[in-house]
Amino acid sequence: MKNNTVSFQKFTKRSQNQRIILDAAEKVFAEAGFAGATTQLIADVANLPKANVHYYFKTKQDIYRQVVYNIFDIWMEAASAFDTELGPQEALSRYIDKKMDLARSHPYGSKVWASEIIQGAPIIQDYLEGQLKEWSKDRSKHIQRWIDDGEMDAIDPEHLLYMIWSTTQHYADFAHQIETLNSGEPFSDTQWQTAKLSVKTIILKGVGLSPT
Amino acid sequence: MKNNTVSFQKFTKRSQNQRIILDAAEKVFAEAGFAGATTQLIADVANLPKANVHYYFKTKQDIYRQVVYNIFDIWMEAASAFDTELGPQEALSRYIDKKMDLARSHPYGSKVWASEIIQGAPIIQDYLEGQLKEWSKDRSKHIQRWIDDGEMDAIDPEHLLYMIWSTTQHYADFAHQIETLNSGEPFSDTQWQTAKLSVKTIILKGVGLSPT
DNA sequence: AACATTACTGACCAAACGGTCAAGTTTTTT
DNA sequence: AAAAAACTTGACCGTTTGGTCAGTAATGTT
Repeated sequence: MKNNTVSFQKFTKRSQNQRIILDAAEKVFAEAGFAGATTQLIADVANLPKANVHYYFKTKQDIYRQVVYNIFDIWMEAASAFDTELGPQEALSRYIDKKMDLARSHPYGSKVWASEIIQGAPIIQDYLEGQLKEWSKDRSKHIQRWIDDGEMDAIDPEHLLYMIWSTTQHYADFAHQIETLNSGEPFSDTQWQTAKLSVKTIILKGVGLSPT
Repeated sequence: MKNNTVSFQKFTKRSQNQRIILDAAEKVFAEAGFAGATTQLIADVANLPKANVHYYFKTKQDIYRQVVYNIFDIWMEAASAFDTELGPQEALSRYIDKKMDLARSHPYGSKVWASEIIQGAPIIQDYLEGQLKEWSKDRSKHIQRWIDDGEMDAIDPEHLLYMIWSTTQHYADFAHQIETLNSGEPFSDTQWQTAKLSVKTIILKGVGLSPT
């Protein structure tokens, strides 16, 4: 039962196969939606028989839940880049950077999240009401303090957050549309840099801060 | 065959029922995605027997296609609010206003569109490559001219457009998330006004224009 | 009134779906 | 080396799905 070759449990057969399945599922859920994602297709992408997928995950919903939880956790970790002690300019700048990086590195997760919210968050409503609400209320308070201290323009903090979320995630969720308008080509490194800079410039200047 | 009571063909039984079905379908597609939307559910929402739905639309895909086309047409009509002859400040301001209004009045359509793009635009790829590309290239050129004339900051025009699209549509697509953060309540009239103003203020000031 | 067209619908069907299971293989523990 | 635990999988099943169709009702035309 125990693994003799390595000392950590991270690389058990179980966790390895679960990761393979979750990675495959993330892609399939993103490209087909929850209902359109068949367990057979997830199995095919994972290169496993369907019955094997069900050996590790009882139901399709269980897989889905795990996929959504994962992307949310990644986002919440990135949210710590919004370090309010750095002051508005650095805090916002770093947060936007981080979110843009995630839009590029985790496009599937972002899409699954978007679809989940669009459909009314049937699975992760508790996360929205808990962690997300707490985090955003806290950051809003800090932004309001900056405003009160005259460090930035008087902008409704929540709308500023929405703008950062929508703009950055747009580059993941609407990547196909952007690609089509970009002659069918995905963004190059320099195009991603331009995107990051454009977003940061407009938002920072837009709230009365000087872009880096 | 011909209708004797009214002179226009707009209000034939056929077109009336098609509209009822399309309205129901828009809602169902938005809330369940293409695969999750069953023809039975569309029929239930439309208050018609399923077979009757199939009398007016041959396949589910036909209904879906029509729904997506409709929202795209509405958006393209709104895009004419981006009247480049008005100058950057008025043109952008009016366009953002219009898009925010549509986010409020057509939330289902926006969601269907978002899901379609997320899943790679299998149905409306031709629209993206045709009308949308043409429109955005044209407006980008005008924005670039404003920049060259020193009327606004040097911002990559396409990223400015993406920012407007993402921010405004976010209020439709992520309405559930926003509602959850707003104590479970949908936006009031004044909250919508604040949203509009915040978006316009940040974007206009962000590109070096003076908000209205 | 006779006819033609359009509108409507319950009953039905083949295909695809999520999920199960028994029978096997491999790996770990003793 | 034997027993136990974990892993693998083809075959199977009840349910749901998009779509059809034959028969009927309503409406418009002559």
